[in-house]
Amino acid sequence: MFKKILLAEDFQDTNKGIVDALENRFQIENIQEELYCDKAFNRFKVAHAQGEPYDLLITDLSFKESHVERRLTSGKELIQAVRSIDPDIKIIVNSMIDNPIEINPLFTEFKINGYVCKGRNSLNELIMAMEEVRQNRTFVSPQINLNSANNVIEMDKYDIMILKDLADGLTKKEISKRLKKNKISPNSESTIDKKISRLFDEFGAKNTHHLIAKLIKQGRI
Amino acid sequence: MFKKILLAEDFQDTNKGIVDALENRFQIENIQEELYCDKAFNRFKVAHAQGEPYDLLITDLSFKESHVERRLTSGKELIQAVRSIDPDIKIIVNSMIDNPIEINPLFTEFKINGYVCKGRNSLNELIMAMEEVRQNRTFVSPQINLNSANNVIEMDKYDIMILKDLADGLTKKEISKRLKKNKISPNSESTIDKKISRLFDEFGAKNTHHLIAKLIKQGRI
DNA sequence: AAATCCCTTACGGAAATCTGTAAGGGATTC
DNA sequence: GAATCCCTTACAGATTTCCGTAAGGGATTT
Repeated sequence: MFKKILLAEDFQDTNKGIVDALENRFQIENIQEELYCDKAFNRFKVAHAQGEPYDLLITDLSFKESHVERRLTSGKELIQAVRSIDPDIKIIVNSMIDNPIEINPLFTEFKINGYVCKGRNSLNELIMAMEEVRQNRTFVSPQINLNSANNVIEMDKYDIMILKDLADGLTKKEISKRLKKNKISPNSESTIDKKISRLFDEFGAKNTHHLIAKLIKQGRI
Repeated sequence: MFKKILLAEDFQDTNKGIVDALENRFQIENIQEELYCDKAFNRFKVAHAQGEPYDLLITDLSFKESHVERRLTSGKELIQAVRSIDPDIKIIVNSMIDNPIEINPLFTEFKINGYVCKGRNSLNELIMAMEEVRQNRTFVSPQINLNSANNVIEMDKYDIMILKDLADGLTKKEISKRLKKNKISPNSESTIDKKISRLFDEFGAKNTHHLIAKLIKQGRI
């Protein structure tokens, strides 16, 4: 089993629960817990530089803000930073997010090895994940259906930019002006109109209020 | 210290962290953990009926859905059910919510005794909360400023109902019709117009898109 | 080269939003 | 009782949204 584990999780109770479980279950020699991404990354760097690298990172995705100034503010950033230094370290994400759209890129872009969704069985799942990952397999909590991410309507950055502007209270005329000023094309009011209308159909929205409300609730804009 | 504690928390890792901490810190004789509100409530009822009631309930607010059919689906409902049977049991809420607007009513309406906000120090805070509550005082995590809830713009149920309708894509005309059908007054298109316009000013919103976006992001609708 | 497809843009009309004015009614104040 | 305040409602005009039609241009297909 893994010998040297780094745990990044900002909730004290969750953190303790995981540490206790792993120590009881696996008799891990060396498990280091951190409440901040930055501190976790520092530990990782030092260990790597000293030739005694961690062989597993377990990390949450969202970390609370705090009075401490932070450079890395999310698990995603931590993973990216860690991966840029060590392409081989195994990474398991332990988070409450259950949206395949957000989880999928973690595997494809950041090459994580396992995803455990916090819930009523997540400690057991974390242990399963560790066993799978140890044998160079991936693990995803069974309640997550990554395939459903394929059914999802695609929106490109342009669409999202316009929707954010709308949510910020700009009219289509104002958005058109802004795009022209910033030399972003296409930028006619008519095209913006069409883009939004297409999204109405795709998301089953009755009007702009409805569309914006849906997308914000889904965490897409 | 408390002798008989009931813990309702659906995340396995958090649950375990709390149980371990309390057992180490206080040598509680009897701490019962549950992952579901319904199961927690059943335990509570049985204990109460047998004349051996719990003297502290620690509960989360949000519980994940599951395949198991659930009657109580949130910590709020659990608290309400418990309070209706036992007005004396001490209740400490342990949740990640940090919005005073949502926390305040728990004290005023449901007479909870303590509120711990999940975070980097929340196990320690939970222990402090237990000591305070034990002495019939209340406890709130220091980072929560309940006073700031007073500065907040008030919206009554009527306002929120209309805003939710708008977010669901209804036009003002449709909302007016619906109110008339349900014999809710006032219900003229004009009054609805005025209500929304007032909220534009209060929330600094440029138009309805903007207002809805702001309020959903704030978790108010 | 012609046909086709897709994207951008313009335009127009119906509906909805936004804003201001004004009238009526109930409650409170003087 | 008169004056005042606040809430509800009606109405009207300017702006914006929504949706359909249509023209032009670039890329691909036939």
